[in-house]
This record gives sequence, structure tokens and C-alpha cells, in this order.
Amino acid sequence: MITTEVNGIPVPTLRRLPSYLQFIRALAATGRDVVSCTHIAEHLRLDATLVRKDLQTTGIVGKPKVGYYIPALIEAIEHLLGWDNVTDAFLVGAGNLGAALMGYDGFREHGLNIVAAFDVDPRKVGRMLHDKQVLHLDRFADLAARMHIHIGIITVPEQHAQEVADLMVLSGIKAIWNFAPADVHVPSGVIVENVRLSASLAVLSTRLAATLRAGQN
Amino acid sequence: MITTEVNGIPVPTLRRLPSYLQFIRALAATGRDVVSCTHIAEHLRLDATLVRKDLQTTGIVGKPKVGYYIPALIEAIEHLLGWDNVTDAFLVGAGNLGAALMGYDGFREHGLNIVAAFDVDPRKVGRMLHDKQVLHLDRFADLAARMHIHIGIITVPEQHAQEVADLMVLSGIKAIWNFAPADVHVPSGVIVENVRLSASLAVLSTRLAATLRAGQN
DNA sequence: TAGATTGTTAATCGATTAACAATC
DNA sequence: TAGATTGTTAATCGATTAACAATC
Repeated sequence: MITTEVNGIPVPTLRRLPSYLQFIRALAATGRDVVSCTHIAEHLRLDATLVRKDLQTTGIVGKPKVGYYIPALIEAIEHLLGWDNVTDAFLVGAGNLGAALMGYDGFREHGLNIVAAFDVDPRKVGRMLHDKQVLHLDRFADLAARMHIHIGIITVPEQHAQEVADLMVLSGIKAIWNFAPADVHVPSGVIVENVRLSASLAVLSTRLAATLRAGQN
Repeated sequence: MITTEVNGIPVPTLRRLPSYLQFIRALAATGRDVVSCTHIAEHLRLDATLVRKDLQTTGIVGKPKVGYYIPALIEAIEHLLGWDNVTDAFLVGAGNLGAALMGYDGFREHGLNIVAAFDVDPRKVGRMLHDKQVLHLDRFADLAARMHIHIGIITVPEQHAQEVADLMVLSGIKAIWNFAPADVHVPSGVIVENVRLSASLAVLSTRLAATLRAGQN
């Protein structure tokens, strides 16, 4: 029921690749042109064999004793993730969270370009958000179809998340990045990626409780 | 190297518990007082046995043919996650993302209360953010110690994440929830939970590419 | 009672780690 | 050359799923 592989790449691998990419991009910026698994693994506190296996999914081969050629590695990871082409996206919910995502330039380096924000609040519609217009939600379907938008980002309050998701599906959106603290349901064929902050917080809270308890002994 | 269990609870279980909690809280609000694993599993599209095993970690026992008593289940999950007590937290970075987190009331139901925001930008310091003051970062260490704050939330740009983390560690913070798109390093004994949006986006991008490719055939 | 659901043990599956030959 | 690192296969580990008796 849960997809464990995408395109033959295990999901855990897929989730680690951006960390590798970030690190080797930083290395590239310092002028280095080769890197070993050992080096990456140390920085990210992972097992070197795990890194090697992950990198193998990109098809890149390294040189024994030397490592991997950084420019080729960057290109291969970007290509595997589809980040070598920037895809346009629409965002719904022009609140603080929406504004934060609109204002983050780094997404361009992750293949994502948020081209417009939508809202129903008349105080927000018509304003500019980080050089992008805030449009009324009524215009979503028409514009999404005309501009061939495939990615929708949900940053509305919990109670409106499902209706926004429904609108996105009707408008031909193929992938939804959901930041609302509610699971949204969509027909099969449409992808949903839920950003579950509560899952992250659960790990944090429980770890903290465990260390505080240990500290008192 | 990676912790797979916290307090004897596997991390994957820990990450699913908030979803269960959200669902059964919603059921409780409709007046229901029992729920079966089958019912939870269907809603969240998980295997019923998996849900049963996860719920067993809370220590709650169900009744065959009936299910679990909802109020006891809610209490047990909240207790396990430490969400039955609200913990105060400080946030650093009063930008849009910081404002979004400050304004989200739902954290109170997740055991988290952000009591103040800090920044170095003179245009932000002194202002109010969702009824909480924005203070100068210089005051972080002193106030954290005096108020016995254990949780720090980082919502500053990438390039300042590590220095903020260092300050938090020096100030006695025991757990850092890091929203900056950069891994921060801390001494052992301090917990870091990184919210890696790029990991989530990697899964979304790759799935989308796979379905678009499939659609063209 | 009959049947749905729990609790529990065993089987499977997949991800991570260990071992080691090949090689630059 | 010697030693570090790759690529690859095998072993381990842990998480999920299947099977099934107990029970309300």
C-alpha cells in the first residue's frame, strides 16, 4: 500500500539524496572536484557503505582511492531528482507560511518555482507577495489549465485543506505538497506529499522527555 | 549511529502516533467512544496489524470485537508523546516562517507553547508577533536560563542556522527543532530534529516525474 | 451463537551494515 | 608499492505483514 520505491529508487535513498547534494554543492563552491563516500558519510553521520549504495542509484561510478568527480555527481543527482529542470507551481493560502515558501529562493535550486499564490481573503487578493501576485482562488482552475501547472502547494488552515485539494485535483494538478496539519485524500493517480510537522515534533518531544528523565537520575 | 528507538518505541511508530491521535480526537469530537484498528487503518491507508502493534506500545488494551476505548487511547498516546504537559519554547528568526509557527495555535495540543521570538533585525525587535514579543537575540541566553527553556526553534536563513544552534546549546537548550535548510551540528546530549523540506520535495518531484512519464506512453 | 476483533507468534520483506576482492 | 577507496556480495537487523488462537 505504501510505495517503497519510486523509479526503482528506494524512498529512504531518495530522501537522503538532497543532503548529499547540498554537501557536495558546498564542496564544489570551495573549488574541490572530487569527494569520497567516507567524507560525505562523516559529515552527515551516516555509514559510508550506505552512502556508496545511495550514490550508485545515480549511475555514477567512482575511482578507487580517489572518489567521485563532483560536477558529474551533482548533475546526476539533480537529474535523478528532476531538479535539472525548474517546474512551475501554484500555492494556495497566502498567510505567513505561504509567504515564507514564496520568499524562499532556494527552491529554484530544488527544481521548484512558485509562480503565483491564491487566497479567498479580500485583504490578501491583489497584493504582491515577494514579487508574485496573490490571485483569487476562483481563478485557480482556469490558470492552472492554461499554464499547464502540475504542482499545487497547500498552506491553508486545516479545515480548508481537503476542499483546496479537491479543487486542485479538478484543475488537473498531479502532485500536491500539503503543509496543512491534516491528511488530504485524493484519487489514485494524484500524488500527495504531506509535510507532517507533528510527526517530527513527536520524535523531538519523546527524545527530550527521555533525556530529561535520564538527566534527573 | 542513527537512533531507531526512543524510550523503547521505534521511531516509525512514534511518527505515526500523531496521525492516530488526530483521527481519534476527531472521532471523539463526534461523540464516538470506541474505535477499532481496522477503522483507523482504513482511514490512514495502513495495515491494521501495524496499527494494532503501534497502539500496543501505549500499553492500552482493547476489547475483542469492540475495539479501543477512545478517551483512554487519547490519554495514553498524549502521555507517551509527552503532550499531556505543555512545554515552553523559544523561537529564533521572526520572519514569515517564524510568524507562521508562532501563529499556529494547534501546537498547544501537541505539547508545545512558543513563548517568545528572537531576532537581530531592529525592524522586528520590539514588535509583537501573534501576541508574543519579539526580543533581541542578545537576551536569549539570559532568558532561556531564567525561564528554564529546553526547546529552541530555528527559523533563520541557512547561513545563520549553525551560529544560532551554537547559541542555543550555550544557553542550555536541550532540543532544537531546526527549520533552516541546513543541518546543524551539536554536541552529543543535545537533540536536533531537522525538518528537511528538501527530502519531502525529492519524493514529490521524483514521483511526479514518474507519473508524467507514464502518462505520455 | 457467530463473527469481528484483539493479542501474539511466525514469516516475509526491505534496508542497513559487514566483509572483501578489485583497482587506482 | 602500499593503502585508501570503490563495487559487490553476504549477513544482519529491524519493520511490516501474515497467520491464528483467544475472546467478547
